Amino acid sequence: MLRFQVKKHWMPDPLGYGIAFDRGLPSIRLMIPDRQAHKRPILYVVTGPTAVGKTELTLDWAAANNAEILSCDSLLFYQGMDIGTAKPTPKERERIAHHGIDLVPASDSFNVARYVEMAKTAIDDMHSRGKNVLITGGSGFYIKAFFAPVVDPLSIPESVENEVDELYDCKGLVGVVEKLRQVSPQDTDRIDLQNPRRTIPALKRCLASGMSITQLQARLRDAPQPFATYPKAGVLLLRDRDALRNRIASRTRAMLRDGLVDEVRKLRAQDFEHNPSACGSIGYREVIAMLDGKCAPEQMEATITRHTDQLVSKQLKWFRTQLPMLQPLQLDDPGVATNPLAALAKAFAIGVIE
RNA sequence: GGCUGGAUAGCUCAGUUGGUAGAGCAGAGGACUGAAAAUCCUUGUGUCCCCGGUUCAAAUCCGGGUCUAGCCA
Repeated sequence: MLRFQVKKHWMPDPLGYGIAFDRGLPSIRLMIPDRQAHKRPILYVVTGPTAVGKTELTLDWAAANNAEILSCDSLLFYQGMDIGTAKPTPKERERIAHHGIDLVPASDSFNVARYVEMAKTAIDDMHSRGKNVLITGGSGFYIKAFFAPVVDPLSIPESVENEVDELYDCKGLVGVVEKLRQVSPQDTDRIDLQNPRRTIPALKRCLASGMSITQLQARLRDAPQPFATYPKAGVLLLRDRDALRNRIASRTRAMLRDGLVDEVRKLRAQDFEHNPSACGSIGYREVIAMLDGKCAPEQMEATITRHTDQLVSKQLKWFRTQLPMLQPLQLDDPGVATNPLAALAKAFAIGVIE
């Protein structure tokens, strides 16, 4: 038999459901007068450059806050890419349930649109089980999806896909740009015409929608944000560059010691080279080059480390220019280093975005 | 010790018949609609190893020196 009781003093209700748990007995909040009433629970988001220490801190936070983790990393979807991506270990995943990891074979490519759909499902699932949601990872474009629309809901017909791909194969970038000028005259300055990764999809979207680039851009800007109904608390973890460099160097060494080369051999046998995002990622591409004799084995570790350092620069630029709403948390600060969990809680409190 | 190369941007190197230098990488900044650990754009004054010579003019030709790589003793 369930016993309900009305609490005299309401504890903060992290899920916003109006149900707070007290010694295992559910209590019902009869009326919910505050403005949070119709709001859904907060999505807690933690990002930061690679090797900053996201995994350790977020696992502790999740354990202390009845949360599960939704990965926001563009490589952790891929099965078998464990060592080189610093994927949470089986032990860590046993401690805290993770979502968004090992979703597809490494030979299949995933993308941000599929990620958003997966994330919606995972979030609903966690909430339905009374869990808090902690989103963490270093893929800036994917993190942005929690704060702004990042993809058009448009579906592109196969015929359009083929038409544009063929055009690019035959006439190259010039052909694509020429067609783009016909389809969307006057506003081709709104797109990087020298970048095939921008022009090809843009042309596909124009052809599929019948709209110009300007119209499509305006529509995306005004599109409903996929997680609009949730308040978000976003924190950006940071460290001094030198500290980060040292952590990266020792992590790279550890990856090689732990069998990164064997991991690459296995993945190659599973055709992961069909997926450019997978086989071109840092750690993997350098090992492939070494195995193919294109890179001296004694150079490999230093190359991986350097490329990872470059990734940090790129990530920091993205965070700076695209995600200014995040609350920065400098992990090297003495006050933070002594109690990072408390510092994170504080940063979340400051960083709530309705 | 002898012979032959080499010495130019932080690194690897181009530099045409002499007209005071430019690529790639690295670094810095920027962009970003289904590959984002991806992709693209912008950004280059440096004792051209040193000293002397030839010349209107030398990174470039000549002589000497220093360092360096390889070969021969």
